[in-house]
Amino acid sequence: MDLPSPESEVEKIGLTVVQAQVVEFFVDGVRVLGLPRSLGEIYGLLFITPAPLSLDDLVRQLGISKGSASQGLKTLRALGAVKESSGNGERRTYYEPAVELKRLVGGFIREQVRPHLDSGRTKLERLQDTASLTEDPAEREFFKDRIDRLEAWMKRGGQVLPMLQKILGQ
Amino acid sequence: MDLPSPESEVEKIGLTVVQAQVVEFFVDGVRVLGLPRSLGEIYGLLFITPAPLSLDDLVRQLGISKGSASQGLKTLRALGAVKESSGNGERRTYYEPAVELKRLVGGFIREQVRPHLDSGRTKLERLQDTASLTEDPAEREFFKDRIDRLEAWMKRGGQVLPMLQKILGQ
DNA sequence: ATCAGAGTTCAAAAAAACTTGAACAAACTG
DNA sequence: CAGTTTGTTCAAGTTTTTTTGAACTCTGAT
Repeated sequence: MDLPSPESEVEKIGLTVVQAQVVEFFVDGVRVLGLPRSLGEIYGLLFITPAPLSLDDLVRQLGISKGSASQGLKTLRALGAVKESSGNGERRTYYEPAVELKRLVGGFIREQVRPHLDSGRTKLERLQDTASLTEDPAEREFFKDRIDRLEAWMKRGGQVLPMLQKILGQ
Repeated sequence: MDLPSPESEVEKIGLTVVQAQVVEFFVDGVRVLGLPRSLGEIYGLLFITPAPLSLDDLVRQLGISKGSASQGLKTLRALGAVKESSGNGERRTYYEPAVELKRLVGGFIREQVRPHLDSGRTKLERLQDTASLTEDPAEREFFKDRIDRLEAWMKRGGQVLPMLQKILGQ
């Protein structure tokens, strides 16, 4: 049992006021990144809890379903945002957050940004081909110019991401 | 009427195959940024059309509602992603796309990123206050450390955005 | 082998986000 | 003015995304 502090305001069980607020902070955060609420809740709670937590801990403390917790942890693992806490010879696995900004940004870029950039580049190549079939010369030139511009944007993006990671990785 | 080219595949009226594909390209693009489909359609069509277009042109060619078009243009204006095409003494307003990456990224940062960063910083300040009321000293220190880390993340973010704009603005 | 605990999967339910369309406002026109 | 055209607003409808929960798999223990 905890200190008998006056935490109400949220119906998440067993969280201190501070913890609940940090969880909300991350919920807002992941929403900006276009990720589901549950991810923010899970990462947020791991982030603001001193000890590693198991899937069941998350289910109990956040009041979310086992399915959500499982799926959320899966995504967080893919993003490299959580680590399985090793050591203890337990059966169940416990999780800790990765707290280095570098790692988090790196994972996000690798999983969520790069794939889109790459598929975009591929699509643009095919688009150039389609555009080259345009009959009217003026129209064809216009299309070509615009698609060139898109390719330039993509290229810039591809250049900026590594810089970003470098800047943030300190 | 247009060239009698074999454009099927999409039910958007009056678009060439290339135009339809570019529109789809932007639809995917804005989705990544967490913006609604209609924004991508509108910006995409403006981007791949040689002449400025009116709201009604967009409604007709994209097959979207007047409400969507109006709301979409409003957002694009706020993002600085479209310009009202001046000149002609017309009644209705025509729109052209802003095509400089610098401008687009700048608008996105200003409208979609900065506000969240700023409100995040404010929330963290309040959080430090709440955390300082924690009874247990070890817990209090843990909270403080973690919130300090969040503040560091936010600060980094605030530093990186201008660099980003600078790198992209060339 | 059988059982129990831990975790995953996925169809259906719930919630969130987006779009529509009709009513409204504003601005020009005759 | 009264009529027409252009554009906005927002409640209701639709679509998309997320969450739930029950059935299932896997692993280890007895």
